[in-house]
Amino acid sequence: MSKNLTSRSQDYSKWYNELVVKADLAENSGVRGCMVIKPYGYAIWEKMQAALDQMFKDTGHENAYFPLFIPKSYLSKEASHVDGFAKECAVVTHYRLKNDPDGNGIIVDPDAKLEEELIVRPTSETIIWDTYRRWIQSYRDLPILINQWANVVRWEMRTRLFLRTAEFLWQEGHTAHATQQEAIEEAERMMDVYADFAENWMAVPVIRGVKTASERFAGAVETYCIEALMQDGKALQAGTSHFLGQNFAKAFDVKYVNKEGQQELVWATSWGVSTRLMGALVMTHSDDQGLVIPPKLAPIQVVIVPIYKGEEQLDQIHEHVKPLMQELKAIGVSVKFDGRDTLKPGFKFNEYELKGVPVRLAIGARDLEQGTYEVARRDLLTKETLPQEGIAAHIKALLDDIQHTMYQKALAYRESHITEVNTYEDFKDVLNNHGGFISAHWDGTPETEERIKEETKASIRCIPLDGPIEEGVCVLTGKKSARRVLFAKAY
RNA sequence: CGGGGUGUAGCGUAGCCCGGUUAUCGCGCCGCGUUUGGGACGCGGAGGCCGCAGGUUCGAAUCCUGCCACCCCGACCA
Repeated sequence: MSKNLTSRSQDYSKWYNELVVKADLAENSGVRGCMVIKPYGYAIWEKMQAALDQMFKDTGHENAYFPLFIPKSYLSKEASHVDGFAKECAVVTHYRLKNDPDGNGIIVDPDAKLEEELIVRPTSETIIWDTYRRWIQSYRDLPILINQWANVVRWEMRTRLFLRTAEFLWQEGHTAHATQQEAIEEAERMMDVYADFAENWMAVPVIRGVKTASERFAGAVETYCIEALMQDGKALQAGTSHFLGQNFAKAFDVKYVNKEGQQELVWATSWGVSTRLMGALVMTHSDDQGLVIPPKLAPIQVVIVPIYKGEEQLDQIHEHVKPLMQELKAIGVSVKFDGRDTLKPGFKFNEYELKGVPVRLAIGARDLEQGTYEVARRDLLTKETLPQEGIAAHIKALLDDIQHTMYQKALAYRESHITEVNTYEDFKDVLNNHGGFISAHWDGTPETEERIKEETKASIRCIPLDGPIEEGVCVLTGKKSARRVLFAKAY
């Protein structure tokens, strides 16, 4: 590795640390800037993957896999792409180790130096476009609509658990099109897919928009994004979709012959979301009791905690709940029976609250006698005693209600944290005392954007697509502005 | 890479300034028993190169030097 593996590691806010570590989601692995995703956390990621993968397939995409290592020369072909990633690449320079002749353990064999260094992919545009060149000859070969599930490495100076780790899991879509129009439509379509996923699966409301030139992806002509708001008032970019124009086609010489027999450059998009989404999930919904996982992504949707005296009673309860468990599974509800006999019920209640399990059923001698269950919901921390009759249908409806309620709560929070301001004084006041998004006029220049960022730490998160077009004057310079943009402090 | 801080059992810590019994306490862990409707209790037990390497000293967790690691703030960023 060209950079040594020892100089920096992640940090994360105390709040985040409490929730994630206590919640058994992940822990510092000791490998700097990387994370171990524990089974419960990974189960959530798998549910996210499954849902996204289906959405990609529904929009005509298929999966493929490209190499982890990228020859250094590939990365230098697209100038702005290089600028964007050169400073954060891990580089493989050798291919062999050997015993130290001085007896000090093992060393890199100096004779095993690679002719050309290999870059551990920070993203795969270059190696994929090098491949597409060979795959594309005719307009009949287009479009190519491919997605890859992979890990990537970005040697950030500073990492943050889930939000910015050195290695992270993600998906990256890379598409090639015959026309500009088609590529732009694709980029916008995928932004909409991400927004749909965030809102309907994660229960995280997002704002769709485009990035300013300075916040744009390295090598993109236009970057579309979805921006979410965390409970601490900071914004989080939750997903991006890029219209790449013909930049990569030019750099990698990817041309096709059109119906008229002429050579043309192809048009490109790329789009991705990562394990950062898990950070968004945690930071949007969690409370002081721990995680709150939306039912659609919860690995365990319902947990049954038996309350009993003696093994006999435990068996009795276990037998009693089996038909209900069957019934729940049959209607697509995942359910777990926690029969561990070394832990008290109170301990289990707290444990599942920490893990964010949406619904908890408690059943003891009292319930057996009365034919009831105690049903508790995680999002509101309420509980009620209900008859066993029709309980499965009730739970199904309850899960839907929890999903909906979580979204509405997050939406209400976000709506109360978008503030329109018209003066720079108000801008700074709202930013520091209220947080969230600030909707303000901007004169459209990178200089103004940069100065505001330097002075306030707030950046332009996006130029929202849904907002009204309204003329005004820039909060900083007083120059003319065509529309409001959204500023915020961001992760 | 700059500025600040911290390294003592699996985790969290006391002791360090002012060197001196067997290194403190809590959680967790193991055994036995009693418990079980919101994080149980009693008794017994295991677990430590006090970050690493030198130095000072009769004696170092404690003082000195160097190194390493980690954390916070900044530059970079999904």
